[in-house]
Amino acid sequence: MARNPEQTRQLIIEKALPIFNTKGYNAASISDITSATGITKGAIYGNFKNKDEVATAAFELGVEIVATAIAKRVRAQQTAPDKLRAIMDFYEEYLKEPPIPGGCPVLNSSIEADDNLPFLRSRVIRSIALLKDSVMKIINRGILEGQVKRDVDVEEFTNFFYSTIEGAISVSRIEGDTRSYDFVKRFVQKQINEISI
Amino acid sequence: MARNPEQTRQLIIEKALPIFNTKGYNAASISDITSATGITKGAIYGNFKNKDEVATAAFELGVEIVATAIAKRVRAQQTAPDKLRAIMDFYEEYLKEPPIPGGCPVLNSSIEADDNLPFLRSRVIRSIALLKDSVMKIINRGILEGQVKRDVDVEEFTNFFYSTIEGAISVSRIEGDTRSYDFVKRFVQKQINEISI
DNA sequence: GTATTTATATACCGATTGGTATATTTGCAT
DNA sequence: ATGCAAATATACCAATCGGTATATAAATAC
Repeated sequence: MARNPEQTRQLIIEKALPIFNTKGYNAASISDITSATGITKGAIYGNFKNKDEVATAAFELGVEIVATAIAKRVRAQQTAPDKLRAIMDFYEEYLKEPPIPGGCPVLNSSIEADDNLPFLRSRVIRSIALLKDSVMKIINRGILEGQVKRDVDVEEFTNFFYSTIEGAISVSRIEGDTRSYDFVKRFVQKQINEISI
Repeated sequence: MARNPEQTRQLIIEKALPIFNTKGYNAASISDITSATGITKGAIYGNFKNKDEVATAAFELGVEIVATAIAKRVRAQQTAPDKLRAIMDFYEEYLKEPPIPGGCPVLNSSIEADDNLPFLRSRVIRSIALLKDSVMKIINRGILEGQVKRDVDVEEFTNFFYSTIEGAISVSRIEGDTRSYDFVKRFVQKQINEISI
């Protein structure tokens, strides 16, 4: 087998991510990962202290994938309203063609970690703060650049924006249908128009 | 021990509900339930075919608790806008003093069931449909009674309303702080005002 | 080329899992 | 009171869990 530890570590994380994201931390087993990677338990525990560390690394990769994909879309747009719309579009495509099987890793981990997985909880909190912060920066800059109304409550709108999207994703995913997301998207679009100049 | 099978069955369900709701289906074990109830494995498997059936019954109880508590609040209000506000208030108190430990059973089960627990998935879908339907009925009646604007897209608003609340709950719960929910609540209140006459 | 270190594979551990087979107890009908 | 059926308790099962100790194989240093 490959003798590059950095490479095996990466392989483990990449294969573990969809497993944790679909099955959840508890249901995902180390042997699931050995099966998916073709790598043995010895190699996993040679590169990670325990299951928690594998899950942590996988979660961080998941967040990175989501965050960079969003950042790319956002950068491609010029104005704040368009940037917000791009985020909505991103999650719509996320539903239709998931880059990571199993839904949004932030939301999934959020539900599973809140009461049970303290080692994950803090990271989930940080990731949410990061995502919210990027939304707030978009709106604030939009205000400065005269694309967004000055009297908008930025934190309020951001929390609405983020919570609504996450909620809509969870509903659409369980329903197995993007219909609910589409409704919500239309509503959010209107709200974006409402705060735009 | 008690010889009333209906009573033991009820005891099992009641004690199983908070366990499943906090730990999740996979992490919750039968022995967790025997510990919580003081009832043995034999009694559990005498009253339920398997773990799935216990989880199903617990979920249905959870939905019933939430749905009847909401219905009570809604009935206490006269107009559609007030009924919607009552639902928002209900979930706020739900966060502060959870009637069921572990968060909203519908949301929790939604995340865990979507990819892994087909026996639960259909029930989650039905429960969401039920909750959405009650919101739609409120709005539609509000239109008929002249409390809500006629041009409101009822299905769109309902999906927004439900998704936003569920999203806000998950965010506030992981953050361990009602701050985010409060922001979202304020926003939703404004939207309720917006569609009110 | 050989010794040494590092990385991976294998074999094993106790604990726990969901579930079952059997023993025991309880309540009820007679 | 007693026999019977129903309900609960106990004892056990194979499978799997996360994790570790050890064996093997590969790369590096000399």
